[in-house]
Amino acid sequence: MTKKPYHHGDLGETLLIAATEILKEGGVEGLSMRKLADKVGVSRTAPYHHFKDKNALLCAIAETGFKQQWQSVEAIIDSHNKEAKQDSFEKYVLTYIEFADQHPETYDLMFGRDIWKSGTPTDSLLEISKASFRQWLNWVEALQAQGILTDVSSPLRVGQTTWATLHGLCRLLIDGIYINRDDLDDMAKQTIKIILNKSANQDV
Amino acid sequence: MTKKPYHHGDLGETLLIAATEILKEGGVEGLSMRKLADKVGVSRTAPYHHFKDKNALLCAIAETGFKQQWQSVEAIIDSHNKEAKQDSFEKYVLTYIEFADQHPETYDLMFGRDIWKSGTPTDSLLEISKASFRQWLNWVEALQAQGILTDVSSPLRVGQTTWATLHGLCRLLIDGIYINRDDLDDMAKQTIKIILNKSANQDV
DNA sequence: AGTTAAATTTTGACACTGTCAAGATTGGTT
DNA sequence: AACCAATCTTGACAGTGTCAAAATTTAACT
Repeated sequence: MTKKPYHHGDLGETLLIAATEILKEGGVEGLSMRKLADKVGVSRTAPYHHFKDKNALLCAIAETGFKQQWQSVEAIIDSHNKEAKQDSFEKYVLTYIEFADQHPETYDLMFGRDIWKSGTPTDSLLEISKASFRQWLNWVEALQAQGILTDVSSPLRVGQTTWATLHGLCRLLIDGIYINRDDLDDMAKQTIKIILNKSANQDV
Repeated sequence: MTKKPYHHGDLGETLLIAATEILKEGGVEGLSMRKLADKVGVSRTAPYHHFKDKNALLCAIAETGFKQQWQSVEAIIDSHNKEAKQDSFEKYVLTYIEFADQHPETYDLMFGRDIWKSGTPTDSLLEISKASFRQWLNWVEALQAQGILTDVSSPLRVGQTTWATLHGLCRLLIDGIYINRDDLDDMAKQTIKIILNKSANQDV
């Protein structure tokens, strides 16, 4: 089943796994092509036949994050299919935050500067990130139709702002500024309130 | 007036200026200690007598950002002293976004990973960033007292969430993902609405 | 089967990075 | 004039990303 095509046997995949491991331990600044090669047990330049660049490697890791996120959304949408849309929305927000919390390095690659400004996103990364956002917008549109999200603006605009809110919270959490982990739960709830535009002045 | 203390004459300040210049042109990844030294016309290690580290240099730049931001807030609070608090709040949001838009690299240093996770913030940076946040919280508290911001939660909590929202928008803008610059104005307004918790379902 | 072409890996090399240690120079102070 | 501390330079070391050329292994084709 698992083909061992050439010398090593599915390098590339091995590299990806090892890279995420290093990433989790030492952060992005702890990940170097050479150390990665060492860890896997190949020469310094071997990885370059599977990833054009260090940038390409990082893009590949970011891709896995998007795939994971995509599946989360699908799963939630499917499970709560016709009913309790609002609950499913809340669940998604919590899932989203949880992902960022548990895979901060990956999240940082997905939306951070390293790839989107400093580097150049791979074509496939660009594609999946766009698809991911479109998926979000579609859902937003559905939620608007159900009166759960405001429909005073276009789905695009509402999608952008709500997502920005969510993203902002995650970034604070990840970058570790102004927020303690203790505050997280509370802030998540608050954020949901804001997004759902329930007037926080009166109870629900 | 301008003291020329030793050999070069106010290196340190010169370095800061040159560094921000490089930063503006080539981003953080384009700023190296050696290039900086070259640009100023000193030896590679000369900067190390004014900044312990590259990290210390970046912290110093971030500090200038906080100072600037601090002054913005003070100016706005002072000018609209007793009246039109809501207008002043809106103005601040716009000013905040404008700063992030015009000094993205500095903004990134102020709140980004480079310093807060990868590096270690200087004592003085830590101090001014805390003070800056406290200033924000104080204002939030005042706005709560005036009914402009919700007071259902503590100033801390409301300050955190509103700021997260604002920060999220800026990050999207800076990192260049999911947002075109054209959408900026519109999104800023939308963000203000959200923060002020005016139900977007009905006009103001 | 044996030959050829392609895929994969390695070694060597280059330019660049941050930063330390040791020496050289300068300025202000006594 | 002499000293000391601040400032700057030169030399060096360990890393980094990545290219070019050579070596090796596998797949494909006759």
